Amino acid sequence: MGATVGRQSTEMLKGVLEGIVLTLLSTRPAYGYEITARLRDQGFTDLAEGTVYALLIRIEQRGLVDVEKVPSEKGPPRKVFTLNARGREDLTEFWRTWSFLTERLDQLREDGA
Amino acid sequence: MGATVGRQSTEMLKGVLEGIVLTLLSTRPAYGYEITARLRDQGFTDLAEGTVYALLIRIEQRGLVDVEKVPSEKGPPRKVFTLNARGREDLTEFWRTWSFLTERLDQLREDGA
DNA sequence: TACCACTACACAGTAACGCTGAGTACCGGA
DNA sequence: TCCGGTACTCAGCGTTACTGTGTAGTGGTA
Repeated sequence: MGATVGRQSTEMLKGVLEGIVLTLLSTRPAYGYEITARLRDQGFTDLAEGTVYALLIRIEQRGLVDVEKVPSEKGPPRKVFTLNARGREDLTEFWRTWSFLTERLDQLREDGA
Repeated sequence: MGATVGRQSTEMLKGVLEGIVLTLLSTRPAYGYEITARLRDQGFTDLAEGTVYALLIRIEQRGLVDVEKVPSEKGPPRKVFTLNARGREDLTEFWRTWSFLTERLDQLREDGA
């Protein structure tokens, strides 16, 4: 991530990245290339393209998104992903787990160190 | 985690659990069984014993902790882990990555949804 | 004495996920 | 004609948490 890529960042992204993408999709539909670009702009500079596409395939197979092929003026057709009801449930679940973790860590940060 | 174990929680723990354990060790030395018990008390009710021991072996092999065998009155000898200088560096790095993630997610939470 | 619960750790095998690296294909401009 | 930007796919790898099992020491109890 940024200049500091490190083993840690990669491991910590696991599961979180899915929540991030679902959150992005909750604002409006998007396609892979666009999502990758947006995330890189927002600080995930070293995010691999393949990682995003693989993630999108996973959430599609789990039925969290609806997919539509849309022609592009600039290249091959785009696969536009739209968050559906199942996806919104999953997203709620994500935020619940995320809140749990932040609470635990905030507390640890106070006690320890 | 808690009643809802789920795939998500498991994936989100990756990398984070190491930071949690290092933070615990930054307050005082501890041994595996104790760490597992403390984490379970603090809400990680479904945390597997094997997970913690495997993690401890990893951070020992990376040289983040010093290890000492201490006899126990209640069972086999304990392996007491103490955070060393390298471990404290790693912990700092962890908090840096964690802060980055929380900032990104806080912002997403505002914009999206 | 035999058994059981609790303490304490180790280890092999599995699933999930992000990364690497390569490939395919379409478009426009130099 | 070739190059860069757009857009997606895929095989293979490393890391991590989980599952399940095994080993072993202690104390209590029937």
